[in-house]
Amino acid sequence: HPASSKLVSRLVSLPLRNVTFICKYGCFGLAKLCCVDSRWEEERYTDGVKWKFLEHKGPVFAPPYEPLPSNVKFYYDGKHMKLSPEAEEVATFFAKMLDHEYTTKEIFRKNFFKDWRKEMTAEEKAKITDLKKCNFTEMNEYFKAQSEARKAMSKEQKQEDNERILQEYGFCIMDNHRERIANFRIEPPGLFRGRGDHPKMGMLKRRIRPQDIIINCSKDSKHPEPPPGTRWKEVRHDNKVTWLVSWTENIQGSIKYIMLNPSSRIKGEKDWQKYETARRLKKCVDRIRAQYREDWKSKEMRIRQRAVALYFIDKLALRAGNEKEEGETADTVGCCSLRVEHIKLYPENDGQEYVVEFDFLGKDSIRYYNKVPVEKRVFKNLQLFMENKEPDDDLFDRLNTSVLNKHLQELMDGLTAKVFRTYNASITLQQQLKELTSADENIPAKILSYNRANRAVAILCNHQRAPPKTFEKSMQNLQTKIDAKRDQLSDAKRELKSAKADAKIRRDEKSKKAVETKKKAVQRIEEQLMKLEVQATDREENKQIALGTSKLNYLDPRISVAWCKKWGIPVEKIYNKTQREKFAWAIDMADDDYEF
DNA sequence: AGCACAACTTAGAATTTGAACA
DNA sequence: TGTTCAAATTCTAAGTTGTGCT
Repeated sequence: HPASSKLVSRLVSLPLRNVTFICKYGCFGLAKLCCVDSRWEEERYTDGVKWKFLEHKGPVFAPPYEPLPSNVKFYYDGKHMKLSPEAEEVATFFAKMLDHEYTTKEIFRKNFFKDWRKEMTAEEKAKITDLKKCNFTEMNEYFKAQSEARKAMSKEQKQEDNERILQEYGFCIMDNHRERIANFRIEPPGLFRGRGDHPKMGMLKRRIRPQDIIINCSKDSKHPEPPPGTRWKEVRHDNKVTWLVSWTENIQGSIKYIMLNPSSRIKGEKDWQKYETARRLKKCVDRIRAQYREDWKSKEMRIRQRAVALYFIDKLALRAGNEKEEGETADTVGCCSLRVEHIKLYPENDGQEYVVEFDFLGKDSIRYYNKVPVEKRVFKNLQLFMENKEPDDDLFDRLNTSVLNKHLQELMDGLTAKVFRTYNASITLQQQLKELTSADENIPAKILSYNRANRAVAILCNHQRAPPKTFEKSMQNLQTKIDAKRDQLSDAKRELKSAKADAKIRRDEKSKKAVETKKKAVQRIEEQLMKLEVQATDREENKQIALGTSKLNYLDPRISVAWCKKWGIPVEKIYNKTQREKFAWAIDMADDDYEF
C-alpha cells in the first residue's frame, strides 16, 4: 500500500520464502514479489494504466425466483387468480412495496402496470386490466412473515452463507494486493425507485443474466467462470479502467459497474489526489476570486455569466449542474442549469441589500433554499440575465458545465467545478475546528465541537436527510434518561452532604472515606449527565442534517486525524471501522500539525 | 460546438447489526 | 434473554467529468 512504507521496510528484511503478511490496510500483500524486488516500490503507472494484473471470480447473481406457495393467493376483483410464474414474480415486487408511499403515486402505478402487463400471458392480459382491482395483501403478508422468520434466525446461520460468498466473491487480486470488492452482488430485479418526481418510477428493473455481463480482468489471470450452461457477453482486458464487471441497466440504459471497495489502493490514491487538488486550489483561490470579480464587469455576456456562476459555486458550494434530458429524469438543477424561476431578487430584504433567494431542487431532489446577500455587481448582473426571460428559461443561457470547466482548467491544472466544493468543505472544517475546540473541555465536549464543525460543512453542502421517523420518540427517551440522571445526581449530592455532616461529628477514618466515595459518585454522575446533555444537543441540531456524506466525500481526513492527535482524542471516536479502513492512508500520514 | 457515451464520485434511503436496556 | 433503537452497512440512484465523434 502506498502509505505503508514503514511497515514494508521491516518486511524486506525478512527471509524471502513463504512470507505471508497482511498489510495494515487489510490487503494481503504477495510478500514474495515485494522481497524479490528487494524494495517496496509500487509502480506508478503512466498514460492511464490502472493495473497490470487483475483476477476475480465474477459477480454473484441474484437468487432465482422462487414461486409462491399455493396458499399465498392473489385476487383480482375479489376472485382468486393463479398467476403465471413470470407475472407472479413481477407482482411480488409490487406486493413487497405495498407499505411504501411509492405504490400510491400515480406515475409509479402506471409504469408498474404497463411493465407488469408485458410479463403476463394473453389470458392474464385480457383479464387484468385495472390495477385498483388487484389485491396483493396476502403476498405482502407472506413476505413480512418471511422477513420476521429471517430475523429470528440465529446470527451464525445468517452469517455462515454470507461469509462463504464474501470470501469467494468479495475479493480480487489487483497487482500485488488482495482487495475487497465493493458491490460484487448484481442488483436483483425489482421496481425502479427513482428519487423525487421521477417519470420512470415503478418501471420493471429486469433480471441480469450472465449473457448481459462484461467481465474485465487481465489476460494472464484465471478468468471467472460463468454459471454452468451460460456464457458471458464478453471478456475483455482493459487495464485503463478500474472496473471488474459491467452491465447495461434497462431503465436509463446506463452502464453499471462492479468496482473496488474504498479501502483499496486504487480508490484510496484517487481520494488522496482529490484532496491534493483541493489544496492546490487553496494556494491560488485568491487569484481566481479576484479574476471572477473582475469578470463581472466584462463586456461579454458569456464571461459575466461564467463569473457569476463561479461566484455561486465558490460562495454557496453549488454543484456544477449539467443539462439533463427532459422526461428521462426528475427535474433537478445545479448552478449552470438554474432557471429564472429558481431565484428571486430583493433589492432590499430584512434590512439587507441585494438579497438573492434560491429555491430549487438539487441532486436527489433535495431542496436548496437560501437567502443570501450578494455584491451589488452580482445583483445587477442577475437582473440583466433575467431580462425578457420566461420563468422556465435558463438563467445562464450562455453557459454550461463544459464551458465552465474548460475555463477552470485554464486557471489551474486539474481544476473543475467540484473542486470548489471539496476545497470549501475542507477549509471550513479546519477553520471551524480551530474556532470551536477549547483546550479545557473534556472529550465528549470536544467531540460535540467536532460534530458542530462537521455540521457547518454539511449545511454548506446542503446535505439533508428526512428526520428519522422515530426522532421525537428518541428525543423523549433521551430526555427521560437525562431527568433520571438529574434525580440521581441530587440524591447523590444529598448523600454527600449527610456523609460530610456525619464525618464532622465522628471524625474517624471510616466516615472520611465514605465522604470521598460519595464525592467520587457525584463527580461520576455529573460527568454522565453532561455526556447525556451533550448527546441531546448534538442530536437535536442534527435532526435534518446528514453528516455522513461530507465526512466521507468532502473532508480531507487528515484534518480530522490531526485534530484527534492534537487533542488526544482516539480516532475511533470520529471514524468507525469502515471509515478507518477507507482513510487508512490519512491516519498513517497525518501528524498533529497537518495543515490542509 | 454539440452530442452520446463511458467511467467514476457522491448521495440519501433501506436494511442489517449489535449494544444498551428492561 | 428478549426488545428496542441507534449506528453501521449496504444499496443503487444521481450526479460530474472526460473523451471521441460529427
